[in-house]
Amino acid sequence: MPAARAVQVLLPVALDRALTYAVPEGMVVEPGDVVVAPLGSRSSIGVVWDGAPEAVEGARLKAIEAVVAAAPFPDAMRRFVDWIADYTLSPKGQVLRMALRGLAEEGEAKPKFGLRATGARPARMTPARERALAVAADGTARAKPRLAEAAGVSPSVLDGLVAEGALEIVELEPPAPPPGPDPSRPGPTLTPHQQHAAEALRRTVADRAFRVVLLDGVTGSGKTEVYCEAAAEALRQGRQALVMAPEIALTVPFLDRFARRFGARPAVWHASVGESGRAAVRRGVADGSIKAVVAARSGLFLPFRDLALIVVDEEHDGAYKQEDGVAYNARDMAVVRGRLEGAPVVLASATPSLETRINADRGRYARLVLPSRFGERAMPEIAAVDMRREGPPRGQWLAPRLVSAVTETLAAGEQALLFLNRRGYAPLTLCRRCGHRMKCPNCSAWLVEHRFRASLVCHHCGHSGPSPRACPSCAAEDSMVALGPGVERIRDEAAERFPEARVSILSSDLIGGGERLAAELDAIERGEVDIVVGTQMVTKGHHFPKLTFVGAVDADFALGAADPRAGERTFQTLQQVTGRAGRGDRPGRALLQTFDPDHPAIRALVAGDREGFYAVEAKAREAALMPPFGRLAAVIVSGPDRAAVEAHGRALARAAPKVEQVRVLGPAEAPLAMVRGRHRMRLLAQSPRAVDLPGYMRDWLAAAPPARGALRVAVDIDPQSFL
DNA sequence: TGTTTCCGATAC
DNA sequence: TATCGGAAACAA
Repeated sequence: MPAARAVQVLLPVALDRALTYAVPEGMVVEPGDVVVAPLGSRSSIGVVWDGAPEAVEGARLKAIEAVVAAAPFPDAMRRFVDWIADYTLSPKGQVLRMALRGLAEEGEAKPKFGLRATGARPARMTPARERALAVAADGTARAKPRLAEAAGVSPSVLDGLVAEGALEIVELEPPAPPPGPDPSRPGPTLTPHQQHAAEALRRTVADRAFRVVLLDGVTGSGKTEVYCEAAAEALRQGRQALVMAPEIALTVPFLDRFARRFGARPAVWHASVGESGRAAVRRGVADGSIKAVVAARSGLFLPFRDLALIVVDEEHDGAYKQEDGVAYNARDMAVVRGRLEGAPVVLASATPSLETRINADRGRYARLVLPSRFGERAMPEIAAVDMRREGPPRGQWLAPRLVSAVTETLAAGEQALLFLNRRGYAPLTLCRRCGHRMKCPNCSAWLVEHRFRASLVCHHCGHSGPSPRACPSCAAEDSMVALGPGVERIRDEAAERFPEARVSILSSDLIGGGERLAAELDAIERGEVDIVVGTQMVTKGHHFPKLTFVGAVDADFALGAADPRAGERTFQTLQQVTGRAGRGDRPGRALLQTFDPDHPAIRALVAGDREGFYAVEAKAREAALMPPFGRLAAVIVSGPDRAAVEAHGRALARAAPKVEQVRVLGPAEAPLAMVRGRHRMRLLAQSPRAVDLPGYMRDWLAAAPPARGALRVAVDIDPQSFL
């Protein structure tokens, strides 16, 4: 009897290795095939992985149950999953789970039924029946709600007609797939600078080789049009393009820009796309019928069949970081994917992240700079308002200088934007009597008052409850006071200060959802609003032609946090927000209300010195050994025995050839370092015994096993050094 | 003694 | 991650 064949199967559970399964007689499987395999008491979907099957004691080997009729998981994707698991120190199976999203949901397409006229007349005629039959008379089949709406009758009228044989239930044809994007449509007219950049990207795509290009252009320089030409080149070759954007930017206007270029909306992939939509996109991407996808970060795990280009728009955006589960930065992983697919990657931003700039400076990435369309002075004139010296009177939030700037703007018949990165009415509610602060019962964050909804909301977990009349702690009546401003409060103050102005709020939790937001944006664009009070939302898409003044109500919003990237974030956000001011023919103005006018980020904004700011930040980052400077930026070994801890740190440094620098920190410093690294620093092992690391780190630690008393190891690694 | 809850080991 | 089983905790 011949030995049963066996293969490795990776399952989408938190297991770090593939399991060995027997292949039943007559079944043929190749690496990449999607199969169903028994796991414990249940069955799971899985992917046949590379590698020789391990010897498992005969009796324990279970057999694959079935091969799933889905496109096989491409080779590059398998290596991508392996790479990410290795780099992020997560179980392979957990990474696979992300890459299989949309597949599990994929079922048989359920047939849909509709109604069609039979030609028969019902015994009794009514006006409603007349209307229904008149609409149905053309002989086409329609879904019941559609027919009812078209005829202006209730669905039960149609039921009656079915019962009497005047309408029949027929299976509806599945809707024709929407037309694909058409790259041969004429593109927009590009400026010479755009044309030059677009041509460079077109050539890069045509070269069919991995390469990273930073597309660096200020707001309004037309980056989208430029990378769309790169996508057009990919489509002309009959290959696929992936455009990634932060979730919040995936709005209808954003998609419409693609529609205008290509004559069709691209396929969309993000969290709020339903299950059936996901299954359809995944299938289309895998079989090659979908050529262009616009996606949030999770779209990076779609199994493209022939990927020719990845664009990461707004590459500096923090939304690319996934923090829970597998921790990764989709911008970096896009670069990895591009390398594995042999496809170019375009990183686009008006305010590139420091990491990306350094990579460009060092020649790892190419750089294309798009100057503004509007000549030299496109950047608005920015000044700081020192809130310590010229702040508003108590109980108000708009400084006199800012108020007069808004007055002038309105007098000129132009629009003003008041930017505040805080939703709701007030970020903190406390009791005047006993000092009790309203905290979220689930997550210890302050509850934010939303006066319009009359509730207190946790912006962390979504918990929400009514605003209390009496203090929950000391029961004092009417003692609760709102502390600090949110956009709602600024709106109230603006309405009071400028009673004749039309004031509007732009915030992600606008009552009425996406439609209301779109309507609000349109109104602003048409100039029907004088003062816009908005959160970070205002930086995304949409051009406001009449906007000439921007006031940052709290320019220090990020500076208080113990986040080493706070300065960079402040600079980037304020640069983007203030960049919205200005009309085609002249630059706008901006005022930054700050308590720290000497902060490097604020000073750089006022001086318009982007390069100087980045130079200073780069130095600070290098000193802190943060990416992209430290290959292995920090090893933290913490434990009771300081000598053992340091010995292990040194041994680890010797054992790890790719490590440029190692820091050994004592237990007290370890928590600080963990915060510093945030997304890249991971706890590797909690005890020497539990050291079970993937890939390269396992090798390092094998050469330098943790000493007794050395309990923790954390690392911070630049992915570029492992490409 | 039966029942519930928690936690760690395990999955081929 | 999902599940299982053993140990401990609990009620009577």
